[in-house]
Amino acid sequence: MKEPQASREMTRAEVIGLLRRHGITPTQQRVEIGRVLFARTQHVSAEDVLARVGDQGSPVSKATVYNTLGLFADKGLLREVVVDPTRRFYDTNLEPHHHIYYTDTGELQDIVIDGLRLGHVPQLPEDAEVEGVDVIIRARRQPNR
Amino acid sequence: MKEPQASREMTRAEVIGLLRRHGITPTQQRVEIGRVLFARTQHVSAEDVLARVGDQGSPVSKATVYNTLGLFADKGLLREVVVDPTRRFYDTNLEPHHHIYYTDTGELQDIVIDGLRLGHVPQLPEDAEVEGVDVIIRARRQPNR
DNA sequence: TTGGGTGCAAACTATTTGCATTCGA
DNA sequence: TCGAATGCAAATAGTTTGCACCCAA
Repeated sequence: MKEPQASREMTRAEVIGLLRRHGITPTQQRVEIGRVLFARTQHVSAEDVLARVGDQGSPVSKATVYNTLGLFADKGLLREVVVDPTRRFYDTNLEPHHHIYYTDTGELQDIVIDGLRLGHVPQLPEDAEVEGVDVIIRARRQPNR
Repeated sequence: MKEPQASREMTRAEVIGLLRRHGITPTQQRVEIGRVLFARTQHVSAEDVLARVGDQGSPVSKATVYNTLGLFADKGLLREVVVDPTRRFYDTNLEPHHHIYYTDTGELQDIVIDGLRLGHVPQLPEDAEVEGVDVIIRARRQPNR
């Protein structure tokens, strides 16, 4: 289930294969969005994607960008990161990892925390199923405010 | 700096004292909102607060609820919890703790994780200042979907 | 009294939805 | 061909803002 996190732009054919393997019909717009997304490991908002697909290649509507990001996240091609109540971020890095969020700059960084250990979690009901654990370190670059 | 987390409704006078100690001018509406909030440990959205101050006591406008929640959070009377991209939650529990978020029910629960240890975090720049660490366990009550 | 606080409505932002059109298989 | 996907605009939800009035100190 591990997908290549290419550091170069993927070809259209590669994106199409990637989408197919995840049960997603590869349409023009989705492939276009996929090329922008999977060119490298990154964190994007819908706004980012919208701006970049407008630049290079054919334009994609706002609604389609939103729908596509949601679809990709559902199908496991993206991980949604909830750090900012005002907008959604999506992470193309699917490896287990956590995040540093710089509250002053809005910058989001991946980190791997070696020593993270979740000890006993007694309050979890037996029938509950854990979907994931998010760890977010909130920091600021400038001291004070 | 530790404040009493009363399990009973605070009197108006107690709320006024609490606000004053945090440098907040105690106005009628703020005291009203404070009584709703600090009656017990809880997680609330602006909508929750709006509904409850409408029920008991004098009505408070939507704008004032939003402004007041933001102010209380700034002044350290509430902790903002970012778990849901669609709305902000505020936690009256100021003790260090983490959260379980049930994605299917929208329920938010406090937990204390004994064994949580953040190991080496090499990627943090030296000049960066950590504001806090959020740990959110995403779970669902119903198996599967 | 007087500057901060409030109420109301309007503005705003991010996201979602409805529906006619277009496109992939 | 035919149902799924798209584009557009309008709708929605949560939150913020502008401004005249009001009240806590």
